[in-house]
Amino acid sequence: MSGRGSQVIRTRHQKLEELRRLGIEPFAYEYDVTAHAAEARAAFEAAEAAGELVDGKGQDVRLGGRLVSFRTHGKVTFADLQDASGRIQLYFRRNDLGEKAYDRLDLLDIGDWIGVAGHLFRTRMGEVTVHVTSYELLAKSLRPLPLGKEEVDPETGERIVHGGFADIEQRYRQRYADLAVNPHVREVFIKRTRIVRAMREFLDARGYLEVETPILQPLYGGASARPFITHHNALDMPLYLRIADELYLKRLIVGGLERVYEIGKDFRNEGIDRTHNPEFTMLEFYEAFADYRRMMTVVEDLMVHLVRTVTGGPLEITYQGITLNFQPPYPRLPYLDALKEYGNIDVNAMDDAALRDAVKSFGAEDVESMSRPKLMDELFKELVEPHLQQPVFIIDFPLELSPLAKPKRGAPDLVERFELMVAGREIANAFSELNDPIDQRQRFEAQVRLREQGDEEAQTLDEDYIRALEYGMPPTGGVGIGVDRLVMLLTDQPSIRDVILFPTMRPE
RNA sequence: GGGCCGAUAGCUCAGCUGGCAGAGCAGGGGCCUUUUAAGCCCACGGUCCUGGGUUCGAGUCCCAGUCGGCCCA
Repeated sequence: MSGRGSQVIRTRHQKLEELRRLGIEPFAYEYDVTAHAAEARAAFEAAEAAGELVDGKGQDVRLGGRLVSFRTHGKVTFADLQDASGRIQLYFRRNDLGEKAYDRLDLLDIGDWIGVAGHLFRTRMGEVTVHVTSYELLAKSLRPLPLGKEEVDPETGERIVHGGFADIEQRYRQRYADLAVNPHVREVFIKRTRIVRAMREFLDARGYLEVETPILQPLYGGASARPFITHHNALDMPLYLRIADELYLKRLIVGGLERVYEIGKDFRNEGIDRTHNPEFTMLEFYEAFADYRRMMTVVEDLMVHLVRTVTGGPLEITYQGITLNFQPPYPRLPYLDALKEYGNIDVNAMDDAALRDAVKSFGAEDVESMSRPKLMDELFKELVEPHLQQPVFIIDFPLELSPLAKPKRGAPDLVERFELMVAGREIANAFSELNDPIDQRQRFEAQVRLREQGDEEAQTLDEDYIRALEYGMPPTGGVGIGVDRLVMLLTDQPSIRDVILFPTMRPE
């Protein structure tokens, strides 16, 4: 709270002054920690099981962490300390600490960082606890954390949190507090890091080179989206934040790097909802001499590796109550067949007007100006995607929707492209990359015409990229994977904001 | 962009047809040397999201706005 400040905050400031008056520095410089809470507990239990304890007294430890609860009983006090590994109970006794140090516990608050030294023991109630013989304040907390009280259900053994930090808006705005008080939130982000690390392991092991390409680009491309625009002062020119890495990574294939990948932020200037954040993380990888069919098997192998990373072995996960099985091979379902099967849309039997009527029937906007492929895309999103729960490759998309993909062998209106769909969402998007510079120029020109007709998401003509293709790009398979959405899937989170540490928000 | 819902103590929430703004937890003062949502007693704590309006009287009703959530586009 601003202004006069709350009673709680005022009290903490008073304690801070009192500490300074006593010559105690409330913001320490270091503490020599010998273990984490979880290690200390495990070590005690091992010693106990081996019968090594004398008078029930365990190892000496020095722990650092945050005070998360406090129970005073006159001349004895219990507290809980939380560090990165979890929580452990602390036991302070006046006789052991001395009167002065014991009384100064009054100057501590929940949320303070402290260091404690003492030995481990097990209480009458059976809890492994640190019998504290000395403690130090490491950092005073001047603002109360929204910590709830925890209870363990005696029947199920589950932790029940009373009160706590539930306001969704404040949890996103103050992620530091969310992380500090909600262990399951910490778990999600730890898993996210493991998943991204597993992606690197997988690609590194297959000889892919991790690279970094420009985020600030003079032209943006590689996807259909509106960009963020910024300005370079010294060059006095506009620059765009990238919407995709694609065109730069393929330039590296031209350069002979053969297998490259990048994991990085892309930026798209569009709405925010459960599956869209303006900045998001994308994995793209490209492999020379491969076509989209080969890339499907790479994606299957990658998914197996990632699912196993999360589950520890099994290939089934639950997403929002639905069990998903990632055992390959995943079905290959042609785009037009999917439209027919799930949407009852037989594209070959319907003229543009019939398609347009079908799109209108579910109330889309700007239907009159849509091209035939755009209409098909609308129908696909509306009628087909919700049915695609179990992993499936949708293959062979209409050419106009895919200006960077190679025409399908034997079907020139289609391209060799697949999307891996899971839980009704696109997880991966991939092509046999278009490496014919003459065809690529024509595709760009078609995009420019669409742009001139008002399609703000149509791509721009990138002359330098054409020049690169003119030098010669080998046949190449490329894949893009939205990392945030994949992490949502693998951590069973309903919103992209639950897997981004600091999601984009309007200012308070 | 549209619809619905929400915003009240530091936190989690209640507050009916308009009538003195509440509870639990946290925080403060007591008692308590193995407790664990510790317990018992006492006192304290409010820009009811913001701005208008209706009314004798608004947390409550009306209008506009801010921020957020869900659904739709």
